Amino acid sequence: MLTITLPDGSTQTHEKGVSGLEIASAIGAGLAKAAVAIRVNGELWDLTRPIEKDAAIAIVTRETDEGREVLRHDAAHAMAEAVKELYPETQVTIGPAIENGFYYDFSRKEPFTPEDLEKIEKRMHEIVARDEEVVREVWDRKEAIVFFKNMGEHYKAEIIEAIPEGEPITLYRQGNFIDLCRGPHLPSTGRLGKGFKLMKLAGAYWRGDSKNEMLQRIYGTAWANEKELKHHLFVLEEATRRDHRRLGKEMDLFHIQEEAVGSIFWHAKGWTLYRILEDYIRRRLDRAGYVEVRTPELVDRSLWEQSGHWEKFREHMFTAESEERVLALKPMNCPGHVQIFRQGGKSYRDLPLRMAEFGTCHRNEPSGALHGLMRVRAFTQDDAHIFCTQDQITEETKAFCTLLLSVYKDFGYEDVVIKYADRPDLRAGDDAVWDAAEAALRAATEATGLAVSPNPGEGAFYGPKLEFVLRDAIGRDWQCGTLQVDFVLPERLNASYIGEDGEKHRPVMLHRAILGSIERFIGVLIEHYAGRLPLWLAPLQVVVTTITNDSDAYAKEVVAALQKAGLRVEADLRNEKINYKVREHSLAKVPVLLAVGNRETENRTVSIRYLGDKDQESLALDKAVVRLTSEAAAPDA
RNA sequence: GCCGCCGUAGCUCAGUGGUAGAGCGCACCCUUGGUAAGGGUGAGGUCGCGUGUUCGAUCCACGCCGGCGGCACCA
Repeated sequence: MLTITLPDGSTQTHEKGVSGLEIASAIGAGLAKAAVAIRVNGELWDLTRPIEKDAAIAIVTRETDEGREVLRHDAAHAMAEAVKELYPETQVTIGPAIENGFYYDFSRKEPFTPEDLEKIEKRMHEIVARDEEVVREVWDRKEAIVFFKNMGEHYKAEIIEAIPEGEPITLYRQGNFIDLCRGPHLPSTGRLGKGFKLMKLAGAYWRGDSKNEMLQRIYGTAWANEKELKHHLFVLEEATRRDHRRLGKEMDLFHIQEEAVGSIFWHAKGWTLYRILEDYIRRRLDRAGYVEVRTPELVDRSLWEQSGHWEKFREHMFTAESEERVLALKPMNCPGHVQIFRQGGKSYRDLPLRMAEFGTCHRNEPSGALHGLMRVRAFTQDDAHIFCTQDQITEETKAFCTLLLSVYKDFGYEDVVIKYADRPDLRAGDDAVWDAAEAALRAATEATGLAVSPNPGEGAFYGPKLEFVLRDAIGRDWQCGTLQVDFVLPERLNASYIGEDGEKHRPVMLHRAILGSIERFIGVLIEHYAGRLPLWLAPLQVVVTTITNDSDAYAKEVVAALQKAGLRVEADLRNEKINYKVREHSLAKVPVLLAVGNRETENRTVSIRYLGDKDQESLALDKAVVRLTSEAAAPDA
């Protein structure tokens, strides 16, 4: 007999060899039905696997994160089974559970078509209906390799060969389909249910290496039940609805065209938003003790050679030639800032020197990476470099984190994750320098008291960095801010200051940005707010519209009064019904609509309606001006 | 860059081996209407670019350019 300890600490006695499913049934039929796997002494097992020793267990049910992961993995297997039934010549490779679903990579000469996906999904539902038993088998590794090779499944054989000696080789069999898999899996395919859907088709390299064969990846989403699936599909629709490329067009903010791929044509409204952001950050930096500079965009190759960019960043740089010289468009502002630092002698009394620039950088991103405002080839950073002593790193890091979090809060982001990225493989500077830089950043980070998670190997080529990731309104993460400790560039570009001791010293450079790229940050903001920007950010804040043409003169007066108060306002005097105009301006996401008709004209009032509200309010014109001016103030004002 | 899909009016999209349509938008006319679409008339297209097949190509084939999704890359 075995003693089974449940998560609440209570114990049960069972026969030796009892299965998770049996234990769940003993507790209750509902639990047995919802069960998808069992945790045995911390390990995730199949429900059908016999338990031979006393154990602490927990039944994993489908409506939990772990349960969904098991379901997703089963969905991947069901898909592979369906594909093998429909297209037997296909080789299967790997098919893991991922966030929100699963994928499976297949090797097949013929490309799959969207119609194939429908067929495969239909077959998956049939496999669920068949309720095939899923059986776990432990195989000898050599036999398994031979077995898969004989089946023509060369990728599977390769995977087994890569499994470390000593680890058990487990295969799972369902119907006529057998797959190498760590498990666990459901007891039978019927438990998968109907909460899955195939989503899209994409290419993916074998083992993620672009030198290898391109496989065909089929993505699916899978959930505990149909209701969850529906909710997920709704969130996806929401993301589409918020897409900054669509909203950018609808709101007349910007466009991109093929003659300038990767660069933005900012329309008047978009540029207004851009300037609001830039002005805001400029104010924040001024107050935080930064100076602002401007450095050249086109710079001779020799400087990039000296900085190390020519060696480490060459493939991302655009070049031009003139009078036998090779020039490059700057991909970063840092070398330029060092040139300014080097002008005139610097003393320790000048440090920390915080040098900011809204510098336009060009990077030749691969065509496939371009994406609206989010990934472009020409962008402007809210960039700055803090030249300081090693002793000042901690204090500057703390001040920067405080500033950054305060800025994010002003934009409505409260949920910020910080990551610590250390030395990458491709880097400048020797290990001793990296040791020092990493230690300095780590100590400074600890001093801030903020929670930081590691991001190994993702540092910049010249130094380790902090990455600041904000979470938007529908739960997506965006990395915007960064702080990088650099001991390399000051050395390479020969920056120095005279210390208290009268000797020359190397300053440290802290590269830092809060918004990151202004273009990208605008994209993130648009999607976060679904286009309904807060009043202080809205390019057009107020539209004054007339009920009939009788009120045109008064409407113009209202516009003038608001403009005088510094509001961004337009008149809509068109001969259209008020319903029509309300609808149009609502769709255009104008935050405030002021309607004026005969009543308002006579009483010198306005009828005020906020975007999203159904009601309106009548207000004296002078009061409306005061109120809107105060509501439109930037949060740092 | 790689794989898949796509490219038709300003926008969203339908369609055909015999040079093309809808809705919205736009212009003009009627309507002056109190909070999410009032009515009429009209203008508007080198069907992404190139080559080929064909009597004839927007449609079929190939190449290129661009877009979308993913992979790889990445601030």
